[in-house]
Amino acid sequence: MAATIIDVANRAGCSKSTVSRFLNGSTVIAEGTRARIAQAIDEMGFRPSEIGRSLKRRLTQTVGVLVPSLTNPVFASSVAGIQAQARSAGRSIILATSDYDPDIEKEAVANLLGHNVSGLILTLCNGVSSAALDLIESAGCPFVLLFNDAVGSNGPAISVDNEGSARELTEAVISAGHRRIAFVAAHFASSDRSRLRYCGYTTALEAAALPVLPPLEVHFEGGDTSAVIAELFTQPDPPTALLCSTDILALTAMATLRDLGLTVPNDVSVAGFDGIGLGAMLSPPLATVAQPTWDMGFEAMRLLSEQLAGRMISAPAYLPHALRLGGTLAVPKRSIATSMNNNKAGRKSDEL
Amino acid sequence: MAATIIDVANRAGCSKSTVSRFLNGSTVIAEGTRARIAQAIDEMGFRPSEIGRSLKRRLTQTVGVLVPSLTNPVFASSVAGIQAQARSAGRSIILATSDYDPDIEKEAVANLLGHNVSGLILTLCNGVSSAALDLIESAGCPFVLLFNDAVGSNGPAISVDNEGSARELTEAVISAGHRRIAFVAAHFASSDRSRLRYCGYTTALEAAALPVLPPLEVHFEGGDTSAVIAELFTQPDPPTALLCSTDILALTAMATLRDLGLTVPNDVSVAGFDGIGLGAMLSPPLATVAQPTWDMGFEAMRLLSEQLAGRMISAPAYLPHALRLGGTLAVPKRSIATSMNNNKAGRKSDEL
DNA sequence: ACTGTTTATGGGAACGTTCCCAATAATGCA
DNA sequence: TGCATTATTGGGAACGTTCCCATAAACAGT
Repeated sequence: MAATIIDVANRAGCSKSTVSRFLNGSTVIAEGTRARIAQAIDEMGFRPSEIGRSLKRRLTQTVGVLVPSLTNPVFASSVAGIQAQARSAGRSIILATSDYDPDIEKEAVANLLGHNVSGLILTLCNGVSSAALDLIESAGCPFVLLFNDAVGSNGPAISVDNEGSARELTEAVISAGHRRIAFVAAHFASSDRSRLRYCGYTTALEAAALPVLPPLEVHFEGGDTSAVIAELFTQPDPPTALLCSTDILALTAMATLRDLGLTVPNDVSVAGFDGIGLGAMLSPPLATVAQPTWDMGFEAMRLLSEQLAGRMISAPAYLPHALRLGGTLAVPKRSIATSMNNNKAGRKSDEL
Repeated sequence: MAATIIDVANRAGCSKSTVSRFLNGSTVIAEGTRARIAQAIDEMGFRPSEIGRSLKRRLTQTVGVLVPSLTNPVFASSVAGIQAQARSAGRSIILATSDYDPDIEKEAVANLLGHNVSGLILTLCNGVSSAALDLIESAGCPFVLLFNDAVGSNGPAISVDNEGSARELTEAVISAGHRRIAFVAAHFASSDRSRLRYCGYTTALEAAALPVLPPLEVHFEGGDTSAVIAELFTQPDPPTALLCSTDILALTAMATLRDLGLTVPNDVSVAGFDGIGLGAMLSPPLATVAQPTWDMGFEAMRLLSEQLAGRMISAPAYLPHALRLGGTLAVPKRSIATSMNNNKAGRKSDEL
């Protein structure tokens, strides 16, 4: 049975109020009393109950964190960033995962709210409209969206410019000489990032007057990716470049292509999104749009702290992304053969 | 301001006791009352405070989880498993990370205990003796160790047989024909797994009367790995095989070897530990000892639930590991040239 | 010595819930 | 009808803390 503040008070020969003051350093305490309390705490291994404390104070030192999955290193890394900042702010985090499922997401949020978290950091399936978000807003709980590119909303959010960066990446692929570019995407319903990235892709292609292919939507961690890709590349006139809405998807795609006897980037170029650490270790390294995932988590937590301190922030903030070209993204063979004026752009991309 | 149970009682025209009974389903409630309460709860969006509840009950529905890092997919995956089982048991998890630092570890555990967690799941730097463990035991808080191969202790633990599997892996490397085998390890002080795996390595080598090289200890997520490996392979008579105490380390090693102009597995074989998902996607796939990380987390949480339900479990449990050979592990060139009787073993390994 | 002010401490209500104990109303049975 | 039993419900203490208010002691200034 853990010691309570009253046990400490009895042992130190003072009242619980004085011990409480000692713990919170609110007022001056006589040197003798102070020493006795310190000794009593030490001897009994007393540690104030966070429960009793937060019941009275009506606010906890915990924040709720909801991400779709921890198996995706993007989210794992962002949670690590959140955790780091939370610790330095003396807060703890309650972790929940949604498995990319809006229903689980809602239930998880309800659960977090029941824990009286002082705030929430969330990566939602859809950052613009979701039952979970309604719940949070009706509870009046401060929150920060993470990765959700909530352009329309007025809530605080930390993200990268998903649409813009996808456009840039697609432009790079185009200027490398590719003309038939496919897009594999996680189901739009479970990831607004996926949808926005596809939008960037279409924008770039339309601007270049190139054919826009419909998105190949796959389940995030399901096994349907390989089948979809295999079908795509056994059709006549397959694409020369494959964009994937996440790095994980890109790696799966590359494994499938290998099984089909195609080499990357010789036969087909591949690029992903996220910039997970292992992508850079591959040979050739995975072309991607790198986002500062750890920093994003860290910054989200900092933003939430600001909010909790009363400083209201309401504009979504974009952190800088970085294109990592080269590696799995190269000049297409057919393009070189058929079109002279792509050479320059192609070589340039090759060097990046 | 969130509604309390009293607000609900007032609105439903009954006492808080009745509402409490409604919430916990402890006794029968008159149909009319039941309906009014349900309606009031619904209208006010009431959600019972986990804080008030756990203060009174003197037990929380939260468990503390401590892992060294989330950036390592091994731990991220195990936390995902913990999370899955926790949700189905109606529990929440408070997450903390130690960064492989025993001091942070202790502080984090103290913090978790302050949250009155009903139990703890921990991956400690050292599962046999640690200040954090002392803290937990003196608090009498139920716990399950995860990944810590706490053979000596009598507490419940979920692990794989680190030493045995390392021995098996080393034996496989030996029978592939390797004679000079080096071992890169995460610092023993921050990972008992690392030490045990090295022990398995030495056992296998000694049994085969081969030279045991001292461990090359590196910082886990530090940048010193490349330098250490580069030095090793620029010395005369470098090893033909490199065992790494984790897959992450192995991937870093392979990138370094590539930079040195060495190819894997042609010039040097590499094997890791853990069996992270991305290792299998590489070409060639990373040879490794795969552990069921997700299942281990799931099982650890299940074990903790058992314990909380009063069924005492005290023996550490090993989950099965699996050797994934082939890929980055092949027959050494020199060995084939110099020794006939290795051919058979070598070819066998090549096929795996 | 008397008042006013500071310094150090104690007492008790409150936070939102559970749960024991009582109290009332309703029912069953002789 | 009377009494025992059951079905519902209400009241209040308790969980461990904080924090407002009160109190006592010490001290300074006249």
